[in-house]
Amino acid sequence: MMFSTRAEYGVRVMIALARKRGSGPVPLAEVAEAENLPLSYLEQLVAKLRKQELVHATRGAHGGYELTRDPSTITMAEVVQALEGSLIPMQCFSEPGSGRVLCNHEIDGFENCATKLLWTRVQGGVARALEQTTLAELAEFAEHGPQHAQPARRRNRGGAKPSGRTAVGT
Amino acid sequence: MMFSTRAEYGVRVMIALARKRGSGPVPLAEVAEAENLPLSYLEQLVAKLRKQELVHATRGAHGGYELTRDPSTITMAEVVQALEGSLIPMQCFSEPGSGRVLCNHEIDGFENCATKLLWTRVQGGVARALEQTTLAELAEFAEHGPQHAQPARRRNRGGAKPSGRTAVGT
DNA sequence: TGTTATCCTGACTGTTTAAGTAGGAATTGC
DNA sequence: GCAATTCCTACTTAAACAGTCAGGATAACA
Repeated sequence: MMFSTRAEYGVRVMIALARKRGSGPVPLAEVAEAENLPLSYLEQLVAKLRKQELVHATRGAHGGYELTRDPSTITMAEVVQALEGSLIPMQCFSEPGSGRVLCNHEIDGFENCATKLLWTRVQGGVARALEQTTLAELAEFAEHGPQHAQPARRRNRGGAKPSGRTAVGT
Repeated sequence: MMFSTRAEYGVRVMIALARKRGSGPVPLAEVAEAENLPLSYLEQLVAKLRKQELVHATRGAHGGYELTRDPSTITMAEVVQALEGSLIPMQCFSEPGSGRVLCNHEIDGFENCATKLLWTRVQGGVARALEQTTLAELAEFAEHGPQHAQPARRRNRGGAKPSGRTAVGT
């Protein structure tokens, strides 16, 4: 598996906040009950979102969380990165000095690290998918289904995919 | 992190076998020493590759492993899937009956599961990157560097990326 | 036939991460 | 003051990861 439940749960919280936007702070307990997720765990996740200034907290009674920005300006890349940490497909991307071998090709410099080419492409694919998906789009999808949701911006001109349906197959 | 060392090490073994193609079976100990990886661990990984019929084993003295097919016909999607298992970005993609919550939206059917839309796109991005990268390409890259390596097939016509360099940035 | 090189398998282990739980302190509205 | 809420830290349990180890099966070769 590639992402943990942190990403799953955290994204759900963000979607819930996006859908309740404009009605003041939303208590986390409300989201937890609606989504059937453990409150204490969500608290830890929301802390990460707050540190990245994706949500704003109001303490005390009638407090709760609100989005800091418009959902259409929040990409899933920001959200998932806040929740999961850096979005690297392999450890050697971030920790060149770690004890494990992984990227010994870089040390001796004798040959080109072919696996790094591979992981770079994978990372690019993930990053593209996350950046092109906005919170607004997911919130819209959750409310009205596939018919209204549209990706942020598609770069593929040309006649690809004439179907108006957004793909959600297995 | 998204992939374990299984994928890293296993891909390296495959690249090593691709580069030694045509010279008979390559003993795993040779690969282990060249790449500075633990032999016993590699043995477990190669077993996965063998079960997917990506490599063929010859037992006994002068035995070893060989690729079963031409490297240009082997995509990284096959290799990584053999090593890591299914390439799903989130557990609920495969285990709907697991105890964890994850995809409760599917159960009640009341609203559309927006996160599934997100993970489907992510999975698509990963799958595309892995499918478009062949073993031959990585082996070529490892030997001669970026100048000769070319992706299997690029679908983007138009003037994107005029640089002849294959991107391997951090 | 015995030895050696290699594949093959399963069990075992130490470390890290995931997925929460638990308890309480701080803040605010009434 | 009291209830509702965020906030913070430590703790726990289970699983996965990254190996290690011991031994068995098979084949080449002298």
